[in-house]
Amino acid sequence: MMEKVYNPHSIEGKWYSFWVENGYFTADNSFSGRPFSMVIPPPNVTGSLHMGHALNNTLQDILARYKRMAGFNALWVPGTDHAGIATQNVVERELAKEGRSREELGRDKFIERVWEWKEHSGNTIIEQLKRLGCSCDWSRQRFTMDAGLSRAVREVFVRLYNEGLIYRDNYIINWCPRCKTALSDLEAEHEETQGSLWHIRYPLADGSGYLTVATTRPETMLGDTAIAVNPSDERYAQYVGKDVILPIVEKRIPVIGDSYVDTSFGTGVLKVTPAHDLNDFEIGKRCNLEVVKVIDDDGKMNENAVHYRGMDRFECREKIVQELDSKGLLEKIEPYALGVGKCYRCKTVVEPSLSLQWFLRMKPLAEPAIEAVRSHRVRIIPEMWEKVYFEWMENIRDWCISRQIWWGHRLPVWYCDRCNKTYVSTEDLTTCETCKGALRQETDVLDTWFSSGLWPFSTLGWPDDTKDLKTYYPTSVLITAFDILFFWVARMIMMGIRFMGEVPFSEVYIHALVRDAEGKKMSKSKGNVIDPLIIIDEYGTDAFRFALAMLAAQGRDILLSEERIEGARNFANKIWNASKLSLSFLDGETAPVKEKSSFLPDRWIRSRVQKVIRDAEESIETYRFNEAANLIYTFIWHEFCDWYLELIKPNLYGKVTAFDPSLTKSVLQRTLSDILKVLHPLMPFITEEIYQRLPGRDTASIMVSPFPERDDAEIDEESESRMNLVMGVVDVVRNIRGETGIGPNVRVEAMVRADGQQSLLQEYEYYIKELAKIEHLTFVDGRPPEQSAVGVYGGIEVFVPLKDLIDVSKELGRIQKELQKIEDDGERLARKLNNPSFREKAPAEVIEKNEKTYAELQKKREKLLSSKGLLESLSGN
RNA sequence: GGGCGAUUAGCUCAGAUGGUUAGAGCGCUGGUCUCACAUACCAGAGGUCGUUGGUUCGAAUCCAAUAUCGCCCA
Repeated sequence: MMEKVYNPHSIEGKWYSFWVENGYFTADNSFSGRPFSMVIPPPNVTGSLHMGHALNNTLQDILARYKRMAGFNALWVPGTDHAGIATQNVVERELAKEGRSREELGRDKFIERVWEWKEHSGNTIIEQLKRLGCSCDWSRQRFTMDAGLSRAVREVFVRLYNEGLIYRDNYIINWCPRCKTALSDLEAEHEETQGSLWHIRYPLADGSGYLTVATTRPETMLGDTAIAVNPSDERYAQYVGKDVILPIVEKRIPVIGDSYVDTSFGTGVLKVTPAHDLNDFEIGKRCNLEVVKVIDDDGKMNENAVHYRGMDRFECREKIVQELDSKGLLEKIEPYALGVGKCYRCKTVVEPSLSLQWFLRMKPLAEPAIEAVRSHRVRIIPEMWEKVYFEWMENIRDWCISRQIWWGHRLPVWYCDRCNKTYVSTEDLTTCETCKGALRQETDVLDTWFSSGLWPFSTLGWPDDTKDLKTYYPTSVLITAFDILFFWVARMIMMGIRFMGEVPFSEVYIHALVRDAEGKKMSKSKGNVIDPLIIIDEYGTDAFRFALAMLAAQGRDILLSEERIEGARNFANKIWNASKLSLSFLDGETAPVKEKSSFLPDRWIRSRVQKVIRDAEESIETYRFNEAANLIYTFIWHEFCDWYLELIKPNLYGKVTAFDPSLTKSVLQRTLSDILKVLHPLMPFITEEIYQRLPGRDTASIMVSPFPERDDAEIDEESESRMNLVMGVVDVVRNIRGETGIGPNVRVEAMVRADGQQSLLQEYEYYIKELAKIEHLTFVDGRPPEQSAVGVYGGIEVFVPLKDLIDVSKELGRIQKELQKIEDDGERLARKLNNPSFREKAPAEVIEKNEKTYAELQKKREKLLSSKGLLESLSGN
């Protein structure tokens, strides 16, 4: 016996274990079905499931389950990312609680500690994905620091190095003084900040005055090695070649001309600090300027900062401004908004700093990757993101891949201190070939995203030539959010093409971000985070997934609120109860009947379900998950439940015997089965639970059952339109009842002038009477009954005599209102139809359609008018 | 500064390739505990699609300008 209310908690765990135990998630690389493969965007091992993950993985699971049912050889590879900086930070915080530091522990011990931590807490998110119902192939779960994936990393590094694409150089990089590592350009997030523009006077060395520079970062002036003006700037041309005295440091630096200088910015005079600004560095290179670093790796001023040595960079800024002011060198301070780069892991303001780092040359990798997208070998959906991709790829800069942290893939680089030779190798090296000296491995590790870039093939076994690679690479689709389009997607495309000779996936579906009900990004600091697991606990996984799917419109952020999830929970309950009723009707009957039912609702529901299945398939295949969800929702609730189940009750309760109930039961069985299957990718648990109770099911689990096949023979337009007529008549009566305030328990009289449809309505008279709560339904031919409310559907007039009940003026108002609308619409249509150019240029079918609509409107209008006249004469108006 | 996106009922959003009498959910109003479901049923009110021009026989849907909001890159 099924409970009255669907209770998700009693079944979810059970079915998930059932699926896993039966190996339904495990892909078989020798299975003959057409491959469908996907790799999960690996969540950080440090992570726990947030709304972004929930959405991302729900969509992937919908697709995976759908493809599996559609007969594909489906593989969904799961795994986690070692997340270098983030993980290191977490473990360092743990150590700090014990009053220790990683330096104290030493590198090896520290890494050991991280592994311990990973074994212990790193599975949290995986377990959470299981709660979400994800049908990942857990037998193929990977971790970016696995031996196999690490080997792939080394292989790639060595090849790129040997091809001259990886190099080591001094360059301006983003330095995070808190994480004490270099960051890539992407890892520095620019945030608009209110700052100041300080105008500082640099006295001319010859004592003839001064030049004023404007800067947002006065503390870096200690490292100035020139000031620059635009050579075309007439205001300053005369000063080029002269020297100024750098205040505070009191040293002579030249005034140079460089066309980079923007004459309209500040004073048009630029201070040049090659060690702490990228553009200044470039100017410095062009003009052979000295490079003076003044900020050290801790963000403190160094020995070049004269008496500010050891001071924090921001404190130094204030002190320098004070000193300049006291010396009369501070001309003015303007408020100024500027973009400040912050570390994407710890939000510390990054310091652009000259540093010896490893870089990957991107241009040669980017070009084929641009081409791949341009030629649509990789299709980015929605297409809008292609532009974003091109924009970034076409202006790509070399990638700083070395990090000064400990947790990650250590660069496979060895140095010989004796003869200064550098070795790059996939195998560990110990002694120098040339001088036999001891080798020392590079201490830097690679950017985490370096290994993630290899994910689509490293997870499948590369560099070995595996069966999985042969079967599943290139993968079919990648589903992700746009925030890692550059970090991850672009790099996978580049790496995939470079090392596999083929794009890593043929489609990328970019979904939206999940925000709170007010449209704000969810964040811990804002306190507006909705924890997916709490939602799952409260509403059940299926309701949660379905709500996400319903909201997942392309190209639009998702505003998630509990009301939406509540709606989805109600839907789950609706399905539960509809199934409960259906199953009670089926009562263990299994034999599907081939014979076609003559019962109109049977034909109608089969036709409708066929269309819904097709539409749902198309929607899922084109990543319009919200469309699929809405389609199924409307069908189940408002067609299957509201109409079909109500209509078959008389037959199955034995109130009507004109139709063979066994045929109806067969239709019900098949339709319920189809509904469960089409819904299964979205709501896996409830559909399995009900499927298991369904007599005549064809497989041991719904997840391995075939997706309902299309059967064009069941598409039945005629039955659909006949059914529309029946429903239309019921609607008209219900409308009159509702509008005139007749309670649901009062049966009314009704008369129908059926306009040639009488036999159909007579055939289904019993059902119409039931659904519209009609006591007697009579068919009239000639004059309409007096004192009636009237309604029109198609060519059919329905009269409900109301006698004393009727409030004539109210009824007149109702008719008048409907007439008004019909007349407005009719007028608009008439204008269109009377327009000669419309008749001339519009396609015939459009004209025909409009004419038909117009005729219908006119017919309805006439009928309403005559009723109106009748009522008016009655009321004596 | 460059680029992109959004603007449709009270709220949150759907509305491929222009041809619908513009839809849904929630909320709201009125009526019902009707033998699957009150996490329900029935009925109803409520938008002319940010603004202004344009293209077209025809525009929420295409173009341009404009306003507001948001995002990305510098």
